[in-house]
Amino acid sequence: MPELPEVETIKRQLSREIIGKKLEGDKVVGVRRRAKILIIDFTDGSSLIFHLKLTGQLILNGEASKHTRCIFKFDDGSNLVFNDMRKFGWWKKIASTKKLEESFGPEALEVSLTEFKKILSKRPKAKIKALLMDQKAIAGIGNIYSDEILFLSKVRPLRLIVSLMQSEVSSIWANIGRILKRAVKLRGTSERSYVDARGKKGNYLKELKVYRRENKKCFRCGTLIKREKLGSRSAHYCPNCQK
DNA sequence: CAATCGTCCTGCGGGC
DNA sequence: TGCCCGCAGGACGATT
Repeated sequence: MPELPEVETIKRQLSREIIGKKLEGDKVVGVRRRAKILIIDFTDGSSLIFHLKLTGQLILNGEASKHTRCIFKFDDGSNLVFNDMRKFGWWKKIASTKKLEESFGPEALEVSLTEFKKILSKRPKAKIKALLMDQKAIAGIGNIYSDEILFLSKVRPLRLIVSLMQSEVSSIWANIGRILKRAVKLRGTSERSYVDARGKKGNYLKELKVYRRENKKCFRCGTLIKREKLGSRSAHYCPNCQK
């Protein structure tokens, strides 16, 4: 599922390739990411925005398949193929991204420890994993990376924020940066259908410690990884390492 | 304020 | 072998 590292990877690849090209008469002046949204900016101030949701793909000069929803053609003959097997993803042209940008909390890779503590203090009764995945609180983290961040921080996903010690909060904050940066470096996690803008899989899958590892041995202590429901989602954790 | 449920969708794995 | 069932989940709106 494309989260911050996956969308960031696509953003970086696209910005190298499509800036200066024209799409339906408008010249591309920039490619950005906000939360899990990919933004293509045009000369006239408008933007084309995408949410890949669970199975969306954006592939440069990709080949059309039965999952192809749209093909965007540039003036130089190159194109951008939007595939989405599950059809949850979407795209739209908007005149301004102002409202969109304001609808999200601070970027996960830009939030300071002080800011992070302030965000947590406003939601004492929320579960920590739910907050990490709440785009209005912190933007960019989804199910996979929230599990991984909490494993590294030795904190159970269902812990209430009010119960967290300051040392745990600091650890979670540090690991948000650590894990997301490492995942960007490895071009994301291809757990399901994710591929980058060149159609290649990301390499973070082999670094996953808990996500989708239910009943497998914890790499740290050997205890079997557990899975618990958090709303409609799964939270994976080591019942021994994580308190 | 927090949690839950329904909604969108379809490939895939489990069970028989 | 093949078929059916239900799970997986990001985000949003309505409800409790």
